[in-house]
Amino acid sequence: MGRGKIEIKLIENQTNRQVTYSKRRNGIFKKAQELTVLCDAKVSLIMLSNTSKMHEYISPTTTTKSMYDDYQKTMGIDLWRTHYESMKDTLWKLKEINNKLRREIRQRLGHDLNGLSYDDLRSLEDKMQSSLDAIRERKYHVIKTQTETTKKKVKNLEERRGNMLHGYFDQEAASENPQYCYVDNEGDYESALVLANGANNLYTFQLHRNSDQLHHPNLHHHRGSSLGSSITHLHDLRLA
Amino acid sequence: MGRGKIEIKLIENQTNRQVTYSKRRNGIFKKAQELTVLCDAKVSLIMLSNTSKMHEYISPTTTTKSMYDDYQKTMGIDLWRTHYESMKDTLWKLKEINNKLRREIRQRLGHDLNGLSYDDLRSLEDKMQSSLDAIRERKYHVIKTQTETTKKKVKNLEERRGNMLHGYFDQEAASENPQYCYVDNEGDYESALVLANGANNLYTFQLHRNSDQLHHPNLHHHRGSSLGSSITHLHDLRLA
DNA sequence: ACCTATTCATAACG
DNA sequence: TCGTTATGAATAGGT
Repeated sequence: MGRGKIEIKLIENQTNRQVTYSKRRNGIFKKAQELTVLCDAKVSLIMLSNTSKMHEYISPTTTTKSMYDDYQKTMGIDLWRTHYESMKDTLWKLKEINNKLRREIRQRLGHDLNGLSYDDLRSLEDKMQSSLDAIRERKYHVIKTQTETTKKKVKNLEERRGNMLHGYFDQEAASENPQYCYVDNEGDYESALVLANGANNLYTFQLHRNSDQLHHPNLHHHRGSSLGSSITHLHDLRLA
Repeated sequence: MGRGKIEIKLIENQTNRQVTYSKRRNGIFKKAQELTVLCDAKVSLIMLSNTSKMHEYISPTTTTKSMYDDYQKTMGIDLWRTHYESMKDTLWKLKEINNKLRREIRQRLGHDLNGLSYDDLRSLEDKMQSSLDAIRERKYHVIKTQTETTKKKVKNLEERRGNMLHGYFDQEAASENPQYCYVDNEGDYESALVLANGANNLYTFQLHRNSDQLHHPNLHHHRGSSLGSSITHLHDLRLA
């Protein structure tokens, strides 16, 4: 209906789509209203445009909340409650895990050891020892890296200073303080020491992820799939 | 549209009304579906006939619950939602805490140390060392206690054995093997050994769990009151 | 359910 | 966004 037939598929042109949306929206609202009056029906109609503007029609004899309450009653199991329950469940589990983690940490801190057997303690001790080793190794790695960086920086500075002095002497012609040209890398002693000290380094890391969702059984909707012919596969749902 | 124009008012004839209801209902469903496709919109449509039959259409890209949630968000009201939101909030915070605890544990395990500075590592090392000391102390305490308990048990047994032997000798009158009376705490050798050995025992335990999951401005509300002419008096409602 | 005359919704254009 | 209009879609009433 219109100056030409159109295919029922997404209208690519943004403006056109917008226009069509608002026209057809009003069309549907009008029809909803007519149905309400003609047939003494109750209609709740909520529409959300692709620009996230929301519009609703609700029959004057009812309210949106009431309609959705009825809807839930009809559905028997209600979506909200289900969702709510599963949420509560998740929350409880999370709290449990949380407590376990806390306990573990406390034990690793050396507290709350009273409940542990000798074997538990031995095992904990070993784990702690190896963790401590890992931390020490990492520490040495860090300081080694830092040291090398510093060394390079110093070397670089020395070079530049050398060049500057060189240029200076060239310019000034004088024969002065030759030791400056040879000053050193005395600044490196410290680094060298540390370097000699810490040697081995290995370390590990690890990732984790997960996700859930939920599902509902006894619900019959019209999924917008029956395009060409009919949308007549409706499920009649009676109020309890 | 039809063989004759009809007034938009309640259809008195029951049958006729029923027929019109089902025809128009399907018409609206079809239009809702078309709108969904043409304009990439989301529609939630619930209809309740005067005979209490319920029908719904929901766009395939969403769910009734989600639409109603959005609706409520837009409306800004709803107690249920408040509860729900605060719950979601708590859940999220718990997850956060959980992750922090996990990270801490991992670091204490000697993993994921890459982000830590030298000072961090030093402090971590110290903490670990003192924790380790605490664990070792506790371990020694436990083994000492155990050893003493064992010792007492053994002593007790020896005593009873001694008594028995004594009784036996008394009864049998003979003068035999006095060394049996002094046999003593040989049963403690084992414990002492373990104590001396003290450091090689290994097993691990560990916990793991995880789980993850989940605005707009204006609502345009049609009340079915503007009968005769147009349904264009929309109310724009903005969120505070 | 089906049919079809008729009214209505709306696509394209201004 | 609004109005116009040719055209196809929806449907009232009858079978």
